[in-house]
Amino acid sequence: MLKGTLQTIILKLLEDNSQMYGYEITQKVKEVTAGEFILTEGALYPALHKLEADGMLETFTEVVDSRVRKYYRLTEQGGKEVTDKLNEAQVFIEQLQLLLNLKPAVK
Amino acid sequence: MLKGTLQTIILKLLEDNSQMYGYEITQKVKEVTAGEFILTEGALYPALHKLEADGMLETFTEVVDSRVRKYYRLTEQGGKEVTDKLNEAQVFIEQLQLLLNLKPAVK
DNA sequence: TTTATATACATAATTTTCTTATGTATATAA
DNA sequence: TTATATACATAAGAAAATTATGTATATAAA
Repeated sequence: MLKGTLQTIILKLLEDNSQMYGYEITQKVKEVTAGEFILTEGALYPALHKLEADGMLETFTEVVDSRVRKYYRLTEQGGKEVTDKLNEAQVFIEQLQLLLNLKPAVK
Repeated sequence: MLKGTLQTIILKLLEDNSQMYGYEITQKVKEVTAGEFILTEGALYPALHKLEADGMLETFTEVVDSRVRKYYRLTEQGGKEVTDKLNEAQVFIEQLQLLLNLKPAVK
Protein backbone atom coordinates (compact mmCIF):
# COMPACT_ATOMS: atom_id res chain seq x y z
CA MET A 1 0.00 0.00 0.00
CA LEU A 2 2.71 2.46 0.93
CA LYS A 3 5.34 2.34 -1.73
CA GLY A 4 8.83 3.43 -0.90
CA THR A 5 8.73 2.72 2.82
CA LEU A 6 12.24 1.33 2.75
CA GLN A 7 13.48 4.40 0.88
CA THR A 8 11.85 6.63 3.45
CA ILE A 9 13.54 4.77 6.29
CA ILE A 10 16.95 5.02 4.62
CA LEU A 11 16.54 8.72 3.87
CA LYS A 12 15.43 9.45 7.41
CA LEU A 13 18.36 7.58 8.94
CA LEU A 14 20.72 9.56 6.73
CA GLU A 15 19.05 12.79 7.73
CA ASP A 16 19.74 11.99 11.38
CA ASN A 17 23.21 10.55 10.94
CA SER A 18 24.65 12.49 7.98
CA GLN A 19 26.67 9.54 6.74
CA MET A 20 26.23 5.80 7.01
CA TYR A 21 27.33 2.69 5.18
CA GLY A 22 25.09 -0.19 4.20
CA TYR A 23 25.90 -2.65 6.90
CA GLU A 24 25.58 0.10 9.48
CA ILE A 25 22.06 0.82 8.26
CA THR A 26 21.00 -2.81 8.65
CA GLN A 27 22.32 -2.81 12.21
CA LYS A 28 20.67 0.49 13.07
CA VAL A 29 17.29 -0.76 11.86
CA LYS A 30 17.66 -3.95 13.85
CA GLU A 31 18.70 -2.00 16.94
CA VAL A 32 15.96 0.62 16.82
CA THR A 33 13.21 -1.93 16.24
CA ALA A 34 14.56 -4.37 18.83
CA GLY A 35 15.08 -6.98 16.13
CA GLU A 36 11.55 -6.70 14.73
CA PHE A 37 12.65 -5.33 11.35
CA ILE A 38 15.40 -7.22 9.60
CA LEU A 39 16.73 -5.36 6.61
CA THR A 40 18.21 -7.92 4.26
CA GLU A 41 21.00 -7.06 1.84
CA GLY A 42 18.87 -8.12 -1.09
CA ALA A 43 16.47 -5.34 -0.22
CA LEU A 44 18.94 -2.75 1.04
CA TYR A 45 21.59 -2.54 -1.65
CA PRO A 46 19.26 -2.28 -4.64
CA ALA A 47 17.37 0.44 -2.73
CA LEU A 48 20.59 2.35 -2.03
CA HIS A 49 21.69 2.04 -5.65
CA LYS A 50 18.34 3.33 -6.85
CA LEU A 51 18.38 6.29 -4.48
CA GLU A 52 21.87 7.13 -5.70
CA ALA A 53 20.84 6.79 -9.34
CA ASP A 54 17.90 9.09 -8.64
CA GLY A 55 20.23 11.70 -7.23
CA MET A 56 19.04 11.45 -3.64
CA LEU A 57 22.30 10.05 -2.28
CA GLU A 58 25.99 10.45 -2.99
CA THR A 59 28.75 8.07 -1.97
CA PHE A 60 32.38 7.84 -0.98
CA THR A 61 34.44 4.89 0.15
CA GLU A 62 36.76 4.38 3.07
CA VAL A 63 38.93 1.45 4.04
CA VAL A 64 38.69 0.40 7.67
CA ASP A 65 40.53 -2.73 8.90
CA SER A 66 41.28 -3.80 5.31
CA ARG A 67 37.57 -3.73 4.56
CA VAL A 68 35.91 -1.31 2.18
CA ARG A 69 33.02 0.73 3.46
CA LYS A 70 30.79 2.59 1.07
CA TYR A 71 29.34 5.60 2.81
CA TYR A 72 26.13 7.29 1.73
CA ARG A 73 25.15 10.89 2.29
CA LEU A 74 22.02 12.88 1.39
CA THR A 75 22.30 15.20 -1.59
CA GLU A 76 20.46 18.51 -1.54
CA GLN A 77 17.65 16.91 -3.50
CA GLY A 78 17.65 14.00 -1.08
CA GLY A 79 17.28 16.42 1.79
CA LYS A 80 14.10 17.81 0.28
CA GLU A 81 12.82 14.34 -0.54
CA VAL A 82 12.99 13.23 3.12
CA THR A 83 10.49 15.87 4.16
CA ASP A 84 8.02 14.87 1.46
CA LYS A 85 8.39 11.17 2.15
CA LEU A 86 7.94 11.64 5.87
CA ASN A 87 4.75 13.60 5.31
CA GLU A 88 3.45 10.87 3.01
CA ALA A 89 4.29 8.23 5.59
CA GLN A 90 2.57 10.24 8.31
CA VAL A 91 -0.64 10.50 6.27
CA PHE A 92 -0.46 6.83 5.36
CA ILE A 93 -0.11 5.73 8.98
CA GLU A 94 -3.01 7.89 10.08
CA GLN A 95 -5.33 6.60 7.38
CA LEU A 96 -4.31 3.03 8.09
CA GLN A 97 -5.03 3.50 11.78
CA LEU A 98 -8.42 4.92 10.87
CA LEU A 99 -9.25 1.95 8.67
CA LEU A 100 -8.03 -0.58 11.19
CA ASN A 101 -9.55 1.24 14.11
CA LEU A 102 -6.23 1.14 15.89
CA LYS A 103 -6.69 4.69 17.06
CA PRO A 104 -9.59 4.99 19.44
CA ALA A 105 -12.01 7.72 18.38
CA VAL A 106 -11.71 10.90 20.41
CA LYS A 107 -14.92 11.80 22.20
CA MET B 1 7.53 -3.86 4.30
CA LEU B 2 4.20 -4.95 5.73
CA LYS B 3 2.78 -7.67 3.57
CA GLY B 4 -0.92 -8.30 3.57
CA THR B 5 -2.01 -4.79 4.52
CA LEU B 6 -4.85 -4.91 2.04
CA GLN B 7 -5.99 -8.26 3.39
CA THR B 8 -5.96 -6.84 6.90
CA ILE B 9 -8.10 -3.89 5.84
CA ILE B 10 -10.62 -6.15 4.11
CA LEU B 11 -10.84 -8.52 7.07
CA LYS B 12 -11.27 -5.66 9.51
CA LEU B 13 -14.05 -4.05 7.46
CA LEU B 14 -15.84 -7.40 7.35
CA GLU B 15 -15.44 -7.79 11.08
CA ASP B 16 -17.18 -4.48 11.61
CA ASN B 17 -19.82 -4.85 8.93
CA SER B 18 -20.51 -8.60 8.84
CA GLN B 19 -21.21 -8.61 5.11
CA MET B 20 -20.04 -6.43 2.27
CA TYR B 21 -19.67 -6.66 -1.50
CA GLY B 22 -16.61 -5.62 -3.45
CA TYR B 23 -17.75 -2.28 -4.73
CA GLU B 24 -19.03 -1.40 -1.27
CA ILE B 25 -15.57 -2.07 0.15
CA THR B 26 -13.92 0.29 -2.33
CA GLN B 27 -16.40 3.02 -1.40
CA LYS B 28 -15.97 2.45 2.32
CA VAL B 29 -12.20 2.75 2.06
CA LYS B 30 -12.52 5.93 0.04
CA GLU B 31 -15.02 7.34 2.52
CA VAL B 32 -13.12 6.51 5.69
CA THR B 33 -9.83 7.88 4.35
CA ALA B 34 -11.44 10.98 2.82
CA GLY B 35 -10.32 9.91 -0.64
CA GLU B 36 -6.69 9.30 0.38
CA PHE B 37 -6.78 5.55 -0.25
CA ILE B 38 -8.19 4.45 -3.57
CA LEU B 39 -8.73 0.72 -3.69
CA THR B 40 -8.59 -0.31 -7.33
CA GLU B 41 -10.45 -3.35 -8.62
CA GLY B 42 -7.23 -4.89 -9.87
CA ALA B 43 -6.04 -5.01 -6.29
CA LEU B 44 -9.31 -5.74 -4.56
CA TYR B 45 -10.80 -8.64 -6.47
CA PRO B 46 -7.68 -10.82 -6.54
CA ALA B 47 -7.30 -10.15 -2.81
CA LEU B 48 -10.91 -11.18 -2.13
CA HIS B 49 -10.54 -14.31 -4.25
CA LYS B 50 -7.39 -15.27 -2.40
CA LEU B 51 -8.95 -14.74 1.02
CA GLU B 52 -11.87 -16.91 -0.08
CA ALA B 53 -9.54 -19.60 -1.43
CA ASP B 54 -7.68 -19.53 1.88
CA GLY B 55 -10.90 -20.13 3.77
CA MET B 56 -11.05 -16.72 5.43
CA LEU B 57 -14.15 -15.54 3.57
CA GLU B 58 -17.33 -17.12 2.25
CA THR B 59 -19.63 -15.64 -0.36
CA PHE B 60 -23.21 -15.45 -1.54
CA THR B 61 -24.78 -13.44 -4.32
CA GLU B 62 -27.80 -11.21 -4.46
CA VAL B 63 -29.42 -9.38 -7.33
CA VAL B 64 -30.28 -5.75 -6.66
CA ASP B 65 -31.66 -3.56 -9.46
CA SER B 66 -30.80 -6.19 -12.09
CA ARG B 67 -27.19 -6.10 -10.94
CA VAL B 68 -25.40 -8.95 -9.25
CA ARG B 69 -23.74 -8.31 -5.94
CA LYS B 70 -21.28 -10.80 -4.50
CA TYR B 71 -21.29 -10.53 -0.76
CA TYR B 72 -18.40 -11.59 1.43
CA ARG B 73 -18.54 -12.70 5.05
CA LEU B 74 -15.87 -13.80 7.51
CA THR B 75 -15.60 -17.51 8.18
CA GLU B 76 -14.71 -18.72 11.65
CA GLN B 77 -11.08 -18.99 10.58
CA GLY B 78 -11.29 -15.52 9.10
CA GLY B 79 -12.55 -14.22 12.42
CA LYS B 80 -9.44 -15.51 14.17
CA GLU B 81 -7.19 -14.22 11.42
CA VAL B 82 -8.39 -10.63 11.88
CA THR B 83 -7.08 -10.51 15.42
CA ASP B 84 -3.66 -11.79 14.42
CA LYS B 85 -3.40 -9.45 11.46
CA LEU B 86 -4.42 -6.45 13.51
CA ASN B 87 -1.76 -7.21 16.09
CA GLU B 88 0.84 -7.52 13.36
CA ALA B 89 -0.24 -4.21 11.88
CA GLN B 90 -0.09 -2.56 15.28
CA VAL B 91 3.49 -3.72 15.84
CA PHE B 92 4.47 -2.69 12.34
CA ILE B 93 3.06 0.81 12.73
CA GLU B 94 4.83 1.28 16.06
CA GLN B 95 8.21 0.19 14.71
CA LEU B 96 7.80 2.33 11.63
CA GLN B 97 6.99 5.34 13.79
CA LEU B 98 10.08 4.64 15.84
CA LEU B 99 12.29 4.47 12.76
CA LEU B 100 10.81 7.57 11.20
CA ASN B 101 10.73 9.45 14.48
CA LEU B 102 7.09 10.26 13.87
CA LYS B 103 6.27 9.59 17.47
CA PRO B 104 7.89 12.18 19.72
CA ALA B 105 9.88 10.59 22.50
CA VAL B 106 8.17 10.73 25.87
CA LYS B 107 10.18 12.68 28.39
C1' DT C 1 -30.05 10.14 -28.23
C1' DT C 2 -25.77 9.37 -27.15
C1' DT C 3 -22.32 10.39 -23.95
C1' DA C 4 -20.63 10.35 -19.36
C1' DT C 5 -20.88 8.67 -14.82
C1' DA C 6 -21.98 5.33 -11.35
C1' DT C 7 -22.63 0.68 -10.08
C1' DA C 8 -20.73 -4.21 -10.20
C1' DC C 9 -18.01 -7.91 -11.45
C1' DA C 10 -13.50 -9.94 -13.42
C1' DT C 11 -8.88 -10.87 -15.54
C1' DA C 12 -4.35 -10.06 -17.90
C1' DA C 13 -0.01 -7.71 -18.71
C1' DT C 14 3.32 -5.24 -16.66
C1' DT C 15 5.91 -3.19 -13.06
C1' DT C 16 7.56 -2.84 -8.52
C1' DT C 17 9.32 -4.68 -4.47
C1' DC C 18 10.83 -8.06 -1.52
C1' DT C 19 12.70 -12.71 -0.24
C1' DT C 20 15.87 -16.15 -0.85
C1' DA C 21 19.98 -17.70 -2.63
C1' DT C 22 24.44 -17.10 -4.09
C1' DG C 23 29.07 -15.05 -4.50
C1' DT C 24 33.43 -12.59 -3.02
C1' DA C 25 36.48 -11.13 0.75
C1' DT C 26 38.55 -10.03 5.45
C1' DA C 27 38.77 -10.47 10.68
C1' DT C 28 38.08 -12.82 14.81
C1' DA C 29 36.47 -16.12 18.14
C1' DA C 30 35.57 -20.94 19.19
C1' DT D 1 39.27 -25.11 10.65
C1' DT D 2 34.84 -23.87 11.40
C1' DA D 3 31.52 -20.44 12.66
C1' DT D 4 30.33 -15.77 13.18
C1' DA D 5 30.71 -10.98 12.15
C1' DT D 6 31.76 -7.45 8.97
C1' DA D 7 31.02 -5.57 4.15
C1' DC D 8 29.87 -5.39 -0.45
C1' DA D 9 26.91 -7.07 -4.61
C1' DT D 10 23.75 -9.47 -7.85
C1' DA D 11 20.35 -12.81 -9.65
C1' DA D 12 16.28 -15.81 -9.55
C1' DG D 13 11.90 -16.15 -8.06
C1' DA D 14 7.68 -14.81 -5.61
C1' DA D 15 4.30 -11.60 -4.13
C1' DA D 16 1.67 -7.57 -4.63
C1' DA D 17 0.09 -3.63 -6.81
C1' DT D 18 -0.87 -0.63 -11.02
C1' DT D 19 -2.70 -0.06 -15.34
C1' DA D 20 -5.40 -1.56 -18.93
C1' DT D 21 -9.14 -4.15 -20.61
C1' DG D 22 -13.59 -6.38 -20.83
C1' DT D 23 -18.65 -7.20 -19.81
C1' DA D 24 -23.09 -5.34 -18.21
C1' DT D 25 -26.90 -2.36 -16.23
C1' DA D 26 -28.83 2.20 -14.62
C1' DT D 27 -29.15 6.98 -14.64
C1' DA D 28 -28.10 11.75 -15.36
C1' DA D 29 -26.46 15.17 -18.51
C1' DA D 30 -25.58 17.22 -22.94
